[in-house]
Parts: sequence; C-alpha cells; structure tokens
Amino acid sequence: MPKRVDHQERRTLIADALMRVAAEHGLEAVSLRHVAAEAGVSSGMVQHYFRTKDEMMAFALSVVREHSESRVGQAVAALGPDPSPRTLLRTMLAELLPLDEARRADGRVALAFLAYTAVRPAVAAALHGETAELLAFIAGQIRAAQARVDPDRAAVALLAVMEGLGVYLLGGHYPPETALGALDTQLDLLLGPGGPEET
Amino acid sequence: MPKRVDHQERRTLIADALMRVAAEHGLEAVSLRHVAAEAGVSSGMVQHYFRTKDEMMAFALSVVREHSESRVGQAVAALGPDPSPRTLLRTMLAELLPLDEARRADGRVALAFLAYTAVRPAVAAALHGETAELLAFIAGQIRAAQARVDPDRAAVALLAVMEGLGVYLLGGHYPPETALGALDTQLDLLLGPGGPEET
DNA sequence: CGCTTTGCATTGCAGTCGCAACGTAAACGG
DNA sequence: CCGTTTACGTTGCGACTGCAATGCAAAGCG
Repeated sequence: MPKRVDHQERRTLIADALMRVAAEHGLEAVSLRHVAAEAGVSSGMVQHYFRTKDEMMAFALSVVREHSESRVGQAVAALGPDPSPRTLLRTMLAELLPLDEARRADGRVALAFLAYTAVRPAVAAALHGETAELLAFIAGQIRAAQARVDPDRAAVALLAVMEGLGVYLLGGHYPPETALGALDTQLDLLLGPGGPEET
Repeated sequence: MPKRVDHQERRTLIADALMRVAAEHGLEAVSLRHVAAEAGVSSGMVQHYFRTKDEMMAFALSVVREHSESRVGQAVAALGPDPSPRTLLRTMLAELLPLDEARRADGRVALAFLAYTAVRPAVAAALHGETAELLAFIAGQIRAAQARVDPDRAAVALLAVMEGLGVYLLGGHYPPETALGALDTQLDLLLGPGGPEET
C-alpha cells in the first residue's frame, strides 16, 4: 500500500472546514469548492475523501455530534467523582448551551443540521437513539435525586428547556445569564431548590 | 392606473408557494424558478413582485410569523371569555407545537428560518421584540396565577420548553403525546397541579 | 526495475442559480 | 386616440453547482 495517510484525519480536517463555513454563512453556503478553499486544499481532494456531497454532510453531522458529546464528557470529568444528580445535570446541560462564541459557532451548525435533517427523515432517524439514551440518563438522575415528579416526563421537559434556551440564545433573544437563570429555575422546580449554582 | 391587481394577494400567493417548497425540501431548495413553478406562475412574475430573493425571503418570514400568530389568536378566541391563566397558556403553547401535519409543515419552515436568521443577525433582530412581548405576556399570566415561582424566569423556561418540544417533535424524536405530557408537567410545576388538560 | 495502487490536482460538462434586459398586452388619463 | 404606466412573459448572461473523467507523482510489492 502506497502513501499511507490517515483517512480519518483528512476527513475531520475537511469536516472542520465545513463547520466553519456553515457556522459563518449557513449550510446553504456549503459547497465542495467553498469547503475546499476554507480547508486550504483542492476541491479534488475533497472529492477524493468524500465521493458525494451527501457523504460529506453525513460525516460532518456525525462530527458535530461527537464534538458536543466529548465536550460534555470533559465537563463531567472535571467534576470529580460522584457528583450530585443536580450538579451533574446542570453541568451537562449548561455545557450544551451556546454560552460563548465557540459554542455559539457549534450551535449554529447544529441548528442548521437540525433544519437539514427535518426534511430528510432518513438522516434524522439516526439521531433518535442518541436522544433516547440522553433522556433515559436524565430520567435516571432525576430518579436518583428522589424528586417528587415523574422522572420520564421531567426529563423530556428538562431536555426541551435546554434545547429551547439554546435556540433563543442563538437568535440573540436574550443574554446568557437569562438562559442560565431559567435553567437553574427549572432544576429548582424539578429537584427542589437550593442546589449549588456556580457559573 | 392600469390593470389594478392586489399586490398583497400576489405576494402572499408566492410566499405560500415558497413555504410549501421549504416545508418539503428545505430553504436551500427555494429558488426563484422553483417557487414560481410551485405557485404556477412564471419566474418573471415572481421577480415583478419581489425585486430580489432576499426581499422574497423577508416577506415569507413575516408571513410565517403572522401565520402562527393568527393560529394562536383563533385558538385563544375559541376558549371563550376569561380563561384561567393555565388554560390560556396551555392553549397558546400547545397550538404552537407541531402536533399535526399542517403544523409540522409550518414548523419545518419556521425551523429553517431559525437557522437562516442565525447567520443573518440583522434579520434576527427584527424578531427580538416579538419574543420579548410574548415573554412578558407569559410572565403576566404566571403572575396572575399567583404561582410561587419567579414569573420572569418561569416564563423564559416555559417558552423554552415549548420551543424545545417543537424541535424534538419535528425531528420525530418522540410522539406528540410525549410532548403534550411534558408541557402539562411543566405547567404543573409552574402553576401547581390539577389544571384541566383536554387534548 | 516495473507495476499496481493510492493520493491528489486539473479540467470539463450539464445543470441551476439570481438577476438584468427586453418585449408586449392591457388599462387608464389626457 | 394616444401616451404612459402597470403587469407580466421570455431570453440570456455570468457565476456557480455537483460530479465524472483524466492525468500524474509517489510509494509499496513482485
């Protein structure tokens, strides 16, 4: 085998460029040439690693998901061992909110893909499992906190709050503090007041 | 003045076609020719009523907003006089959820525009007032219900729940009943349990 | 040393895009 | 009745799109 190069690395390099383009100008500005230029490579190379545009989009979508997943993983790891359910949930959900410019960029891309998958049900189906797992985990934490609410319904509501706050934050409808305040209010409602609420 | 035609009518005719295209194939499938074909008119006529594509998009966005606004207005009017805050809020927010195919179509368009405005801050700014008004109204209703929560924070959380539920519904991540259940759970949390919850 | 496989660049093509330009039919004011 | 204005339809242009095709250098295997 000649000229062994790390395929995965090249593909993520291209996907990163795609995300930069999408974050700045939206998914409709994503073209083979545009992405190639942003990545600083030839458009032929992009075609070499992704035979079709759809393939590139699908890969980029998976990168977006892994990106936020690893972000949450790191934030949770930084908590130390055995965090309380409330601390754990707040850390995870706050990490997923577009509170700084880096996460805003990611959020814009995620939002673009949300609209993208909304008209491509086949692609959307791949994300259902992820959501179901996340919901189950959240419900488990709520259960562990011995809250006086139905854990499954509360989990759906809590995750929806986070998603909605993210959307409104991206639209600039209110500042980050308002979103964090609402998130803490929600956790108060679900788990009882008085948890630690560092920024 | 020759050949008087109702400008507003033609423009909404075209905007409706645009929304049909966007609901089915996403905003990136919206082109002058495509919209014209969907509306059954020539592309020249589209250009006659919208000098640029941006102008057409902006008009369509305003139509989307008025559409959901009138939908909510009708649902609230059907409640009869002096509804309880809880009934009023539930009716309004449930009406905004994509629970049937008609509202799903509208929701897909709205989601597409959400991503669209996320990379066009100037357009997004026009929507801030709307959100602020809606938040103020919701906060007022929560205050009227004499809930034991901060009305402003609760309003932000409640609106975010609705938005998030809508997004997940559009993605098909769970069925309408789950979303409605979570919405009622949220209202229970904010206003105290026991309200009437017809479908 | 060939020879094949892989990595990548270039070119070209058919199609679509937004938009300007032009043409024309109809209706009203003078 | 004539000229202007409005309401379209048609055509075309330059730019861009995804993608196939082609070319070629490098690197391993025989």
